[in-house]
Amino acid sequence: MARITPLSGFPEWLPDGRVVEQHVLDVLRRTFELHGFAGIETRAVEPLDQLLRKGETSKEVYVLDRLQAEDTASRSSEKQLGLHFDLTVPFARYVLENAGRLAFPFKRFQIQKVWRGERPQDGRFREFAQADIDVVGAGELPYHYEVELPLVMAEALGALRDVGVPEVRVLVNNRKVAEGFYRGLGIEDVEGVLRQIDKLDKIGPERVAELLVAEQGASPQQAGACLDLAAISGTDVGVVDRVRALADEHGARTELLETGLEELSALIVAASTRAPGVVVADLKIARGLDYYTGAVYETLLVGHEELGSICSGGRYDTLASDGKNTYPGVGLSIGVSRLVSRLLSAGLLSATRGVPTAVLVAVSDEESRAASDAVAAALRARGIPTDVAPSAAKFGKQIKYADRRGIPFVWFPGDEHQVKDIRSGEQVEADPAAWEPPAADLWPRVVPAAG
RNA sequence: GUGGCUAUAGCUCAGUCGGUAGAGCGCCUGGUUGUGGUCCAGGAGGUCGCCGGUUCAAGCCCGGUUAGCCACCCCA
Repeated sequence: MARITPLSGFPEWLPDGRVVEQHVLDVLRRTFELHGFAGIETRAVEPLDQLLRKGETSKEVYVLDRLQAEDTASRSSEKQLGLHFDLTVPFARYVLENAGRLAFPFKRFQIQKVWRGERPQDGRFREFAQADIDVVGAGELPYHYEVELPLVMAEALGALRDVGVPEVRVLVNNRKVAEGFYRGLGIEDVEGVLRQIDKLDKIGPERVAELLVAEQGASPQQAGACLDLAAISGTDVGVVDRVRALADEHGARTELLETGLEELSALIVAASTRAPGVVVADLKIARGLDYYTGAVYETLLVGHEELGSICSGGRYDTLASDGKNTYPGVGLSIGVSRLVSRLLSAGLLSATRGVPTAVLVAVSDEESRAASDAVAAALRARGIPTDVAPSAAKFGKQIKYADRRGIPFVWFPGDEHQVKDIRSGEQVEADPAAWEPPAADLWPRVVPAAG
């Protein structure tokens, strides 16, 4: 008998963990729909060349192969399939494929598993669920969507506060600000500088400055200016003035910088009235992905910053393009598995029980099992999730069966039916056609951790 | 892909100088002849990740391997 070992990076929850995850998914979906996003699902696979097109060298893609495939030579063909590693690439393909039947601007949400062949770690998986929202336009996309989308995400995550999910901070920046500033300084390798700046929180400003000089060929003065820019953050438009002052100091004012600052300022102003304190301008937010062209977003769980971003995204001028038409978009993606795994491992919340069952009907003896089944049917007919005891064991055993599963009520059939709340021990007479449990006990609920 | 650490009961772990395996929790039975949880008594459960080597003797030492965790990389 082979020893069963867990496969790292492919998370599976126990039933009560799944109750938590399902609640998170329900709340996200409801919020997205409240804001008019249409739900879609795309296939799990895309042609490999499509998957590798956008991502650069090291995208770890799982390829799909038939066990009975005749030869392995076909592997090099473009028909080779891979599992999608995000929901943006499949969505871009979907938009092109259905452009004639979609109405633009098109708002969609998409909640699905994605796969990445990475080394797993705490909060990092090889199979995980993402919840994406994107808005895509045909030819053009108004800037106000770059303001709206992070606020929808903030609202969605905020709607989970009452079950114990911590506050979030949506950190925002604008690619045009960084690029405009760097170019104003005379830096050519904008991508490379962004990649180093992204490491600030991990290795600190001194090491980043060294790297900028050593790897990107920046002068110490340029590196210092980049770090000064990255140090700017705040929740009001004052940050914009500080960036302008810094740019003046280094003679780095450019048109691109100015455009970016205007966009960033519009986002900060709108956010400060619609979600005060949640959205923070942070000029060190870089994002590794090279296809972002405007706003970029990262979201941290307050008190769990080391977990990394639980919701990221940005604006891309060419989400999709068929040669003739270009479709710009803006979107964000919540790492549902990362979020849920931390909620569970940190014990921030819990499910009231792992089974749906609210009532266990006891069985006196196998001859009268039909009577117990009848009680269960009567309760179910009124929408009460009910189970019948697996055997006519001693009542103590049957109560224990319920207790182990968190089932709050045990029903004792007879000439005079009785139902017992096994938490309080209270037992009362009850009518199968009329009794119902308190609303709070009808279905499993997610509740904040006690204390 | 690179590096560090780890692997013993269902779970969390202990195991001294190399001398044939332990605890707590959980589980089962009984005390309680049809009402759980507490308490008491008893019980089941192990190819010490796997392969090889050293040795009279290996959970312990050595080599390899697999898996897990962490860091880098990258990212949700």
